[in-house]
Amino acid sequence: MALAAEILGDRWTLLILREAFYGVCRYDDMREDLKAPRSTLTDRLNSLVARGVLEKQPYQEAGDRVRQAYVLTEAGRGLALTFLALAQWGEAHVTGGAAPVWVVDRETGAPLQVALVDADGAPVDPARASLRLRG
Amino acid sequence: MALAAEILGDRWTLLILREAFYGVCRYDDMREDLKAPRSTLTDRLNSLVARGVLEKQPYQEAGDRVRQAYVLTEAGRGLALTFLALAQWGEAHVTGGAAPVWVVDRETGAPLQVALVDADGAPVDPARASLRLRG
DNA sequence: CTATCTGAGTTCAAAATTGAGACTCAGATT
DNA sequence: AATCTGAGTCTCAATTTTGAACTCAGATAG
Repeated sequence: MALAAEILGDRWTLLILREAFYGVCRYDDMREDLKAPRSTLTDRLNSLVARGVLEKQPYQEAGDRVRQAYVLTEAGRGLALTFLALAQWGEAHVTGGAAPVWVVDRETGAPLQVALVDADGAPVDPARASLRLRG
Repeated sequence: MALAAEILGDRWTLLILREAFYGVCRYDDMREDLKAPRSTLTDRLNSLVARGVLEKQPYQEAGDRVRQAYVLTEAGRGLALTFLALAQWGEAHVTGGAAPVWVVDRETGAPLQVALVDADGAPVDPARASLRLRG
């Protein structure tokens, strides 16, 4: 988990990834949403690309030159569960927060939850979980 | 999620919480494990206490004076899912990492997984999840 | 009673990182 | 030819982080 911590353990990186999950993928849109300094934003985007969490994808808008979009890679999309768990936690435990938010199925609107389950899909109390070395 | 990001979006804070989940709760033990500078460690521990994620608990060892232990609060323990999801991600996507690790039931040893489920406990693809404002 | 040890800090200067804003650059538009 | 725009780079002041040294209080040793 040490390397994972290096990736998530940074304010701007975390916020950039949240933007990415919301579908924002252009430099200037992120900069405006986050009010991040340009140099920091550039730096974090590059790190995320270097670590394979985001990738640059060329795109072209009508009558404009080609530009790069930053989109989540397969690995990056894998962080969805972590973010959802974090959102769920913020919702439940961070008092007096901003907009309360809910995890739902984007198509049916049904409420969803991040949970710990065993091999049969039965829910397990997170307090029972333990990290075990493999092998 | 903005405030949650403020809490997790810091290298040392993240590592301190991981220690706490492993059961490490003494200043000097954390300092040694993490090789964190004293002033930074003190600062982060205080923030975590101020935000109600950790709390100080006095403890006394035989023939020694009373000292403070830093233990997870109820809210802090709520972050377990987030950390497990992150560990699971690191395991799956961070290549060439250190010790590969597995989430298991601490009593039965059965493998566990962090998953997104609907109200009936049926698994749902995280890509279907969306954050919706409540109300 | 004085000296010493230990965990848990505080203080301080040097080094690294961040932030705000100005500047650059390439292609599209007027 | 002049202007606009997205996506940066550059610069430098302000903030944060580091690491090392110092402090403090109570326990223990001599």
